[in-house]
Amino acid sequence: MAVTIRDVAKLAGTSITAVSAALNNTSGSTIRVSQATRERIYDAAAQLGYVSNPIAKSLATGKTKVLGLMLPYADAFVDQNPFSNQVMSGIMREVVHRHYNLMLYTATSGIQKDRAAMLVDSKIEGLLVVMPPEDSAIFLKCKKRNIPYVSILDRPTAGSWSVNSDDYTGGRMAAEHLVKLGHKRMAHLMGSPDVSTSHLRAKGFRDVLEEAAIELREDLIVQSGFDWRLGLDSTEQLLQRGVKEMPTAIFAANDLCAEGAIRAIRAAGLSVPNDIAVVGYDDTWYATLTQPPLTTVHMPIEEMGEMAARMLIARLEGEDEIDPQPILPVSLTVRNSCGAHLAPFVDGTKQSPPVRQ
Amino acid sequence: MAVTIRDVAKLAGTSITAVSAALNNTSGSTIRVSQATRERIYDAAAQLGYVSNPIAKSLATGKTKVLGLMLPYADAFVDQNPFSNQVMSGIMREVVHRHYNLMLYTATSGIQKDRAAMLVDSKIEGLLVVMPPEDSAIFLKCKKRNIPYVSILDRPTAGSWSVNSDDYTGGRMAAEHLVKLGHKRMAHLMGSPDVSTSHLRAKGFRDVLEEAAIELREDLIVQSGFDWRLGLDSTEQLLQRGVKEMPTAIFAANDLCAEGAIRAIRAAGLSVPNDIAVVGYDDTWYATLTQPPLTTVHMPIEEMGEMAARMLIARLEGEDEIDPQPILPVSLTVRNSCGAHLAPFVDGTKQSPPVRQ
DNA sequence: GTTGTTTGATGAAGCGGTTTATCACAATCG
DNA sequence: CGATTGTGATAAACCGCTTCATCAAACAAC
Repeated sequence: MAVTIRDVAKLAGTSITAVSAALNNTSGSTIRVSQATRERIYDAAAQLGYVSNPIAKSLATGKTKVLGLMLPYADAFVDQNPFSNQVMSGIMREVVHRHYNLMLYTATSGIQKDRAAMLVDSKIEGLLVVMPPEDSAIFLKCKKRNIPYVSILDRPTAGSWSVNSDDYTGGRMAAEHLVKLGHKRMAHLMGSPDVSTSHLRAKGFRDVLEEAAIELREDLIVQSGFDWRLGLDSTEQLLQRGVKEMPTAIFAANDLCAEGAIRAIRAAGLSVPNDIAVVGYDDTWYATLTQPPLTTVHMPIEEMGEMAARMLIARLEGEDEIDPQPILPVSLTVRNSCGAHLAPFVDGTKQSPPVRQ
Repeated sequence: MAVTIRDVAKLAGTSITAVSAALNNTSGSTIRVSQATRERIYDAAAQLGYVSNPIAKSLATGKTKVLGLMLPYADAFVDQNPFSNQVMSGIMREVVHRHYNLMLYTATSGIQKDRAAMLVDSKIEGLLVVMPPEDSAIFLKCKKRNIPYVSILDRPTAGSWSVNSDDYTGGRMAAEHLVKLGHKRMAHLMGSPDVSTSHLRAKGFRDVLEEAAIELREDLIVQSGFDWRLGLDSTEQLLQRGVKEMPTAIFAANDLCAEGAIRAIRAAGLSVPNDIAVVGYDDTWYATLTQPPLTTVHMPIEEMGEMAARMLIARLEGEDEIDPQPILPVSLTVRNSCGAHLAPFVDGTKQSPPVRQ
C-alpha cells in the first residue's frame, strides 16, 4: 500500500542499499554513494512521497527512539498538581529537540500499580519515572529487561539515576527568609512522609533555626501534606493554640498546602502576612493566585524534566561523563505573603513588619 | 540477545508457527494447535521468560496499538489549565482498558506548529487532537497518511470526528440560573473567539435572556478569554460603568476567567455574590478554590477524553455504529458564588437574595 | 605492469514476528 | 472401500529496513 524503499530503488535504478544509505546520510559506514546517484535517489523519493517506516527501522536497528514517561500513582496528583504538567513540558522540550518520542504511562484508577509496570514493553528504550513509590515494581521490570531509567524526585541510591532539586537548601531559604524578617516562632507543615524531599526540607528548616539560636519547637513541625485540605486542617490545629502560642510564620509543604494555610488563617479572622506569614514551596503558577500572592521556594520543575530526559538520552547514546544524580538549585521567589514587600529586611532601611511576640 | 519465538519453538520441539498461534490464542485462523503442544509451548515460553517483541509484531501485522495525543498549541494552556490533565486521565483510562498505548505530542515553545505535525509518523494508528487550531497542518498530514483522528473540542464539520460537550445548553444553564435568582442585568465574558465553544455558550446565554424577556445589552457581552488575567481586566472595565450600570451577575468564559472576575469585584470593594454573582464554566478542581467557591457549568472533561479514545479505537477495530460527533451533556454545579446557597430559587420557600436594580 | 587502495555499488542475510499454502494422517461417510 | 472432511502441524514467504560481505572498476604506487 504505502511506498517502500524498494519502490524508490526501482525508480532511481539503484539498489535498496544505496537508497538506505543515501536517505540516512550514512557517514561512518562502509557504504558510499556518489553525488549523482544520491540525487537520483532524492528525486525518486520526493517524487513518490516516500517516508521511511519507523517500525521496520526499529526492528532492523533495535532502536525505537521512544522514551517512556511514567506519571505518579495518584489521580489527584496528576489532575490537580501543576507539577506533572511542568515536568512534562520540560521533558517534551528535550525529547523533541533530540528527535525522540514520548510514550505515556500512568497508573490511574482502575489498574493496579503492577499492571502499569506490565505495560512497559520493549517499544521504549528508556523510562522516566516521576516520584516513584518506594518499592515500585517498575524498576524490577526495567532491570530485568535492561531498560535504563531515570527518576525525578526520588531518593538517590547507589547506582541509581535521578534528578532532584536542592530540597535541603530550599528548606533553609524559607527559614532564612522568615528569620530575617524577625520571626521567632515558626511552624513547618511537612509534606508526605514517604518522600525524601519532605525530610530534607524539614532538615534545612531545622538547621537554620538552630544556627540562628531560635528555640526549635518540635510541636510546631507537624505532619501535613501536598494537598490544600491537609494544609487547611493542619493550620487550623496550629491556630487552636491561642494567640500566645500560635506561630507567627508557617512554612508549608508546597503551594497548594500554603493555600490551605492561608485560608485557615483568614477564616480565623487573622491576616496574612500581618498576623502570620506564609511561605510555600514549588512556585507553580498557582503561587501567583493565592491571596496574597505567595512567597515560595522556586523549584526548577521544567528544568528537572529537561535534565532527566537529557540524562536518559545521553545514556542511551553512550555519551560519557554524565552526572547520574544532579541536584538542581532552588531559589526564593518573594511575593506578598510574608510582608517582605512592605519592609524587606531587618537590616534594610525600612522597619521590619510588626511581629507578635 | 533477548529470547525469541525461535528459541521457544526449539525448546518446545515445535514449529515457530505453532508457537505464534498458541501464544496469540488464535481463534479465527486456519492454524490449529492441540492442547498437548499448546502446553508444551506455554511451558517453554515460561521457562525462557519469553515476551513477544511488539516491534516485530507491528511490522508483521501493520498494527502498532499506539494512539497519538496532540496537546494544544500553548505552553500556558498546558501548564496552567487543569483541562488537559483531566482529558488525559480520561483518555488513559480507555487506552489502557483497550490495551493500547499513548504517544504524546505537543507543540511547545521552540518548535513551530508544523514541526509538530511532522513528528506524527506511522508509529501511531490514530490521533487524538485537543483543541486544534483552525487550519492545523496535522489534519492534512493525517489525511495524507490515512491516519484516522478524533478531535476534542473542535467545531464539528462534515465528515469529521469530534467530541464536544453541549456548549449551547451550558450557556443556557448559566443564564437560567441567574434569571431564576432574579438578575436583570447580566454580563458575559466570552472566551477566545476562534473556538466555536465560545460562540455557542454566548448563544445559549443570549437565547435565555430573550426568552425571559430581559433586555439584551450587547455592551455587556464582552470579549475576554480563558485566562484569569483576561477575566480580571474585562471585569474591571465593566465595573467602571458605575453602580447603576454595572451588571449584577457575570457569566465567565471558564473557571479561571471567573477567578479573575471575582478578584476584580472584590478589589473594587464589592462582594461576591451579594453585589455581583459569578458563574464559571468547566468545573475543574479549581472551582472549589475560588472565594467564594464557584457556581459553574460542569463539563464532563474526563468523559470527553474517554469518549474520544473509545471512538478512535472503535474506528480502528472496524466497529460499526459509532456516532462520529457526540455531544456530551453538561450540568450546573451550584456552589456559593451566586448566592443560591442562601436562597436557592425565587419559586422556593426562601427569599431570593437582594439584587440591586 | 603488477599490486594495493580507494570509490561506488550491490546481493543477501538478518531483525522477530505473522500468515498463506501445503501436507500427513485419522476420522467420517455413502 | 474409495472419497471426503477435519485435525495438527510446518516450511517458506513476507513486513520494510539496515548492514555485512563482496565485488568491479578506477586510480595510485612501486
